[in-house]
Amino acid sequence: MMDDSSCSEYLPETHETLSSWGHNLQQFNSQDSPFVLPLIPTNSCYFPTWPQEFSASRSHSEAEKRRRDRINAQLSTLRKLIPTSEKMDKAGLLRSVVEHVKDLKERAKETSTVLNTPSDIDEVIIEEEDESSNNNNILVKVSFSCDDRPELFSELNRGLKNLKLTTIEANITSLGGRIKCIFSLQSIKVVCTTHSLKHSLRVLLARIATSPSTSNFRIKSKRQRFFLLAS
Amino acid sequence: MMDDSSCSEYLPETHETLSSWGHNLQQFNSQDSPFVLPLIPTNSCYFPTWPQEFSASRSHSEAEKRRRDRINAQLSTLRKLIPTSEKMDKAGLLRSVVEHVKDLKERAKETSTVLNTPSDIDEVIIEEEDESSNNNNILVKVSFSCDDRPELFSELNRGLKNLKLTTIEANITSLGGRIKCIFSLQSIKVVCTTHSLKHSLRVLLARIATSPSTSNFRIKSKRQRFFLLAS
DNA sequence: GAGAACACGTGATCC
DNA sequence: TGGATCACGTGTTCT
Repeated sequence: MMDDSSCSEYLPETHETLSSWGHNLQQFNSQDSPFVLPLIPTNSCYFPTWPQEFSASRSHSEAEKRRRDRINAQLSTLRKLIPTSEKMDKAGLLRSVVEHVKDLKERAKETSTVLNTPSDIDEVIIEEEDESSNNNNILVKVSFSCDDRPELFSELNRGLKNLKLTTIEANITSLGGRIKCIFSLQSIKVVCTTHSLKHSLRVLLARIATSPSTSNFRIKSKRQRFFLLAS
Repeated sequence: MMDDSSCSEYLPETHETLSSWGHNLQQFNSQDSPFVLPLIPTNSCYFPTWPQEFSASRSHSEAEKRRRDRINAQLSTLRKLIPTSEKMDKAGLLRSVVEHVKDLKERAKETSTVLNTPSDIDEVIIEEEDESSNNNNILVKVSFSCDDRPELFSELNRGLKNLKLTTIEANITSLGGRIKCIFSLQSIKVVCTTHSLKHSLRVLLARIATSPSTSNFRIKSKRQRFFLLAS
C-alpha cells in the first residue's frame, strides 16, 4: 500500500507536492529570512534520519488526509440528502441531520402506532380471547412480523391447516420487504390444550420467520432495518 | 465575547493552560535541548508584538476548538440516535447515518404511497370527474394537505357550504401534526361554472392552509418537515 | 514498531 | 479589519 514511501523516493518531484508537505517546513524556508538559519527541533528530522522520518511523516499525513476525505465524503452525501443544507457549515449540517433523523423516527413511530405497519424486528404475539364465553373453541389472536417472501403465505396456510386451525379474520400488510399478519384463529378444544396450541403456533411462526426464501426472490431493501420503532 | 484576550492577560495562569497553547511553543522549549536556542520564525511572535500575536493566536485556536466541539457534540448525539454505532469511528458513524436517513426516507415514501398519509408540503389537487355522465352536476375530487389545527375542520365545512358544495365522500387522516383530506364534492352546474368552482375551491383551501390557528393550540411537532416525500 | 484514530494549533480564505 | 470556517500536518494514544 505504502510502496512509494521508500527512502529513495522521499524527494518531492514537483513544487505542488512539496508545498503540500507541511507549512512548518515552509515556515523555516531560508528564503523568508536569509539571516536566520532554521534550527532543528530536538526530536525532529535532521540529515542522517531524514529519509525515514520524512517518509514516516509523509505516510502519516497521507493517512490523515485519507481519513479526512472519508469523513468529508460522507458529509457531502449527507448534504445531498438534506434539502436546504446547501450552504450550511459542518456543524449546522450535522445539527439538521440530527433533527431529521429524530423527525423521521418519530414519524415512523406515529405511523406504526396508528396503522398496521410491520415492525422492524421479528415478533410473535399470541393472546387468547375470552375463553370462558365459548366452551368448545379456543380463540387466539396472533400478531406476527417478519421478512416478506413469496412462499410465506402458503407456508403459513399449510402450517395453520396442520394445526387444525380455522382463520376467522386476517389482516395482512406488506411494506418495504416486511410483512405483518394479524390473525384471529379458532381451534376445537378437544384437539389440543390452549397451552400446547400456543406452543405449536409459536414454533410454527418462528420457523416461518427464520427460514430462508426457497425462491430466487430478492428482498427489496437489503439494508438492515435496526431502528426499533418502540425505542 | 473575547474579553479575556486583551494584552494584559496573555500570560497563562496554569501549566494546563500553557500546555494547551500549541505544541510548536513546547517543541522549542529550552528545557528540551539547552544548547539549541529557539529561533523565531519570520512572521511569528517576538517580544514587541508578542502580546498581540499571542492573543490573536490564542483566540484563533480557541475559536477553532469551539468549532471542533460543536461538530463533535452533534456527532455524539447522532451516535446516541443510531444503535450499534457505539464503537464506530467518525467515518463509519457518518456512513451508517447516511444509510439510516436513506432507509427512513424510503420507508416514509413507501408508507405514503400505500396509505393516505399527509404529505410534508401543503398541496391542493383538484380534478373533475366524468363531467359528461351527469349533465346537472359538477363532481370534483379534492386532495388537500396542510398543518392540522382544531378549527380547521369547521372552517372547511363552512367554506364548502358557502360554495354550495355537497360532500359525497370524505377521507381525513391526521398524522404527526399534518392533515390530509380527500373529498368528493358535488355542485349544481347552474350555481357556477366548473372553472370558477375550481378557482373558488383553490382560494378557499389556500386560505385555510395558511391561516394561523385562532386557538391556543400548539402544533405537536414544531420541527419543520421539509422532506419532500416525492423526491 | 506500524497503523489507525483523534485533538490540536496554524495558514489560507471568505465575508 | 477581525471572525468564522476549512484543510492541513503533527503529537499522542491505543492496538
